Amino acid sequence: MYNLLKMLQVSYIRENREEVLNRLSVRNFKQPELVDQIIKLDDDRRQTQTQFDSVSAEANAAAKQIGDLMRQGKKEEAEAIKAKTGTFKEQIKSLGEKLSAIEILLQNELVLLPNLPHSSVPKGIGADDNVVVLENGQIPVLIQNALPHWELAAKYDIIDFELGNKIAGAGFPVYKGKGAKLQRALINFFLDHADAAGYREMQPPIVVNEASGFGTGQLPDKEGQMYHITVDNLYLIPTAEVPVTNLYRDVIVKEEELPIKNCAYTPCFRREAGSYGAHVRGLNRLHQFDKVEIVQVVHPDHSYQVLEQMSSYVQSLLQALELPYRVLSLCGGDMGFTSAKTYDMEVWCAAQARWLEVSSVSNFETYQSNRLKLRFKGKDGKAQLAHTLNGSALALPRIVASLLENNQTESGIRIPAKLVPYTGFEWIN
RNA sequence: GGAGAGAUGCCUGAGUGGCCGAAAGGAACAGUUUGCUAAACUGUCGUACUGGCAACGGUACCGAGGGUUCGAAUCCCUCUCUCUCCGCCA
Repeated sequence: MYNLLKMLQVSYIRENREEVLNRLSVRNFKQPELVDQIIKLDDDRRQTQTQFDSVSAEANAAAKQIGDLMRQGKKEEAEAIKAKTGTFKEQIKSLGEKLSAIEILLQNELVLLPNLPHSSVPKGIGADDNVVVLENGQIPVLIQNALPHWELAAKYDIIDFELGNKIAGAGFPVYKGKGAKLQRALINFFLDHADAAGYREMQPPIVVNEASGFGTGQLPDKEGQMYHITVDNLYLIPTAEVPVTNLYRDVIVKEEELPIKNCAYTPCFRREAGSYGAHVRGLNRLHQFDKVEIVQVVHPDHSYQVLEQMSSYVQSLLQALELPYRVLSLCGGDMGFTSAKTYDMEVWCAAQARWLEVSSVSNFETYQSNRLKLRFKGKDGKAQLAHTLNGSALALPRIVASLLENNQTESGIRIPAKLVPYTGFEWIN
């Protein structure tokens, strides 16, 4: 009953009503009336809590008195007080029930509030309103009769979508030969770079329990997006963000331990219910894919600086792979529910002639840490919520798609120089 | 899968109905003192909600939820999780 899981902190909403409304409008949030409903419910909650507390205090005092009298052998006096305690019990029960009911209502409304966008986030409703922050790299000129990656994959027999269909289903490709080696090479390439950038490698479980799904915000909002193992009530992770961030659930770290920088390679599983068609062909969207994720837990004063660092870091990977990319600052309406600010990195897929998202780097400020109860304690001894950030660094399939398409030549597909030490071959042919 | 044990504060760990928000030890922090990589002593040392300008109070929390009782960490029920042994197995 007291384990209220808040999304935004109610106290913050109370004290900054106008600002909350303004910032939600940047997201084009459709239910601003929720804010006032929440404040109203919180008023009720406080009032009820106060009543509950004072009746409990009386009851506690009476119980204590009875105990004292009994010990002194004054049985009659004790019985007299005892007779009066019945009403406390009833009141405590009904006030307690009322309090729980209000808290559930409050909770239900609170989970509907998304994070507040940072002041630098552009206003907007969808992908068209995202702002291109920068573009980098050469758009390649392709050979005649250039092929999209799914045809290249078949031509060189390195990724087999049909076989995956047979043994699992659509969206579960089988990587073969140099295709499989390329996967392994990219994973190691990304992990080594993350390590060099100070991220500590973790190897977490790829299934998580309900509490973890809730901690990072996948539950209850995105329940249908995750594969659910119902017999054991576990979820296949949609990203390493879930297990790695949940490492710090219910944790109070010391201020000097910040920043915490972790990275992890995991397969990721997404049901992607309802998506089909040309845009999700080949590697463009899969049910299972590989990704290296970077996660940071930082002091609130530094989180935006860290966001920029993480963005630069991800870009450095794309540069090393010689891939043309652009960075988008997502508009309010296109940002994830839990994010305060997000950069998307997109690579150019030359044969498809389109940009594909390969990374999303976000600052969640206290939104996740509030759910996780992830706090840090400074010299003053006060615990306060830390900021969390994460980003893909990187997701493999679209990197592979882009590498195949952009680097195709008459004589095969060229592997970028910095990746060759990892693949052990320079060409796929 | 079968059998058993357990879940207490940062950690170890005591506590079987009131004097327990909780002993003790350790860790950590602050101070004193001696002092060359350290020790000794003293103090502080859970979280959340809530009242108050504050000082300082109130309430809740001993895995979760319910019950018994004037009163529950302690008794009862349900659930979850962990550990040990056996079985199976990478």
